[in-house]
Amino acid sequence: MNLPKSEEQLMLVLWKLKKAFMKDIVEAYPEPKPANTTIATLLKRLQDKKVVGFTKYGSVREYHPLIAKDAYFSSQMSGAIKNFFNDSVSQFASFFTSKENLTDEQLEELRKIVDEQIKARNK
Amino acid sequence: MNLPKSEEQLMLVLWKLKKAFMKDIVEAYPEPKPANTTIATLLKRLQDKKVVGFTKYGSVREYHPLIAKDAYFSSQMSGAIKNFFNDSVSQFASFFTSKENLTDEQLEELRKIVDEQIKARNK
DNA sequence: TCTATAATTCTACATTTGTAGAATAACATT
DNA sequence: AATGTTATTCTACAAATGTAGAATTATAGA
Repeated sequence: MNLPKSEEQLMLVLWKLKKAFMKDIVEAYPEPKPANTTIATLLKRLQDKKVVGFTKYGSVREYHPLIAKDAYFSSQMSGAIKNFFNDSVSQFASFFTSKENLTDEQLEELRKIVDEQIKARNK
Repeated sequence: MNLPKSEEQLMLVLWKLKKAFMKDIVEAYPEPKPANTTIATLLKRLQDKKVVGFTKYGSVREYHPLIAKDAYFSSQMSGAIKNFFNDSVSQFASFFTSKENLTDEQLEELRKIVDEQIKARNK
């Protein structure tokens, strides 16, 4: 599942809201907000793609994501790692730690995170 | 700089070859290879976008990337991190270690990499 | 009940992307 | 010089994407 930028943008809003009525989405949209109908079109396309669903309250629809942000992002990452680092996670990690301009603190934090993960697994 | 899939594919080939004549690119393309002219079109578009350049040897062109794979990928990552993890690298790292399905070995390796990075900095 | 407001669907259209045939150019070899 | 081969450009076109007006429907309040 690879969404175009504009739809991804809408999903970011919806993931943040978790569920929302049209007006909530419009409201939460970052500036510059596109025309109302533009958002509606995207919403429609996302429904067609089964990425967004809704619950009807009377005749009002409350929209919600049908795919989790984590899952979506994870699959994006996997794709990227496969292509750019010929499927080597460690090659990616290496790139990430050395090229992503991490501060010393972030690097320490990363170590902490990794350590915790390792600890959690060995338990 | 955000390239469409098909152009990204060509770039992956070119990054791997570092520099190449048309025939090298065609040859290196993963199956199923698109028509020759399709590759030529993409190459053209990439030249228009200043992403690919060439050196003329007589009337033969040897193509080469004008942007580094690292730089390209790095900017992709930054974008993703900004959008999906509201700019928090550690939030990203945390997600990565816990959700990316790393094996124990990969996790250990990651720790090693991070450690080395830290050591390298303190030097 | 009428009407302003909000939501939804339809229609539209320019741009970008994916894909490739036709035409042309340049070269390497008879 | 004639010809097969390779590269390049042009042209084309369908599908996807970005954007939004017009029309329609539902709803809540006057």
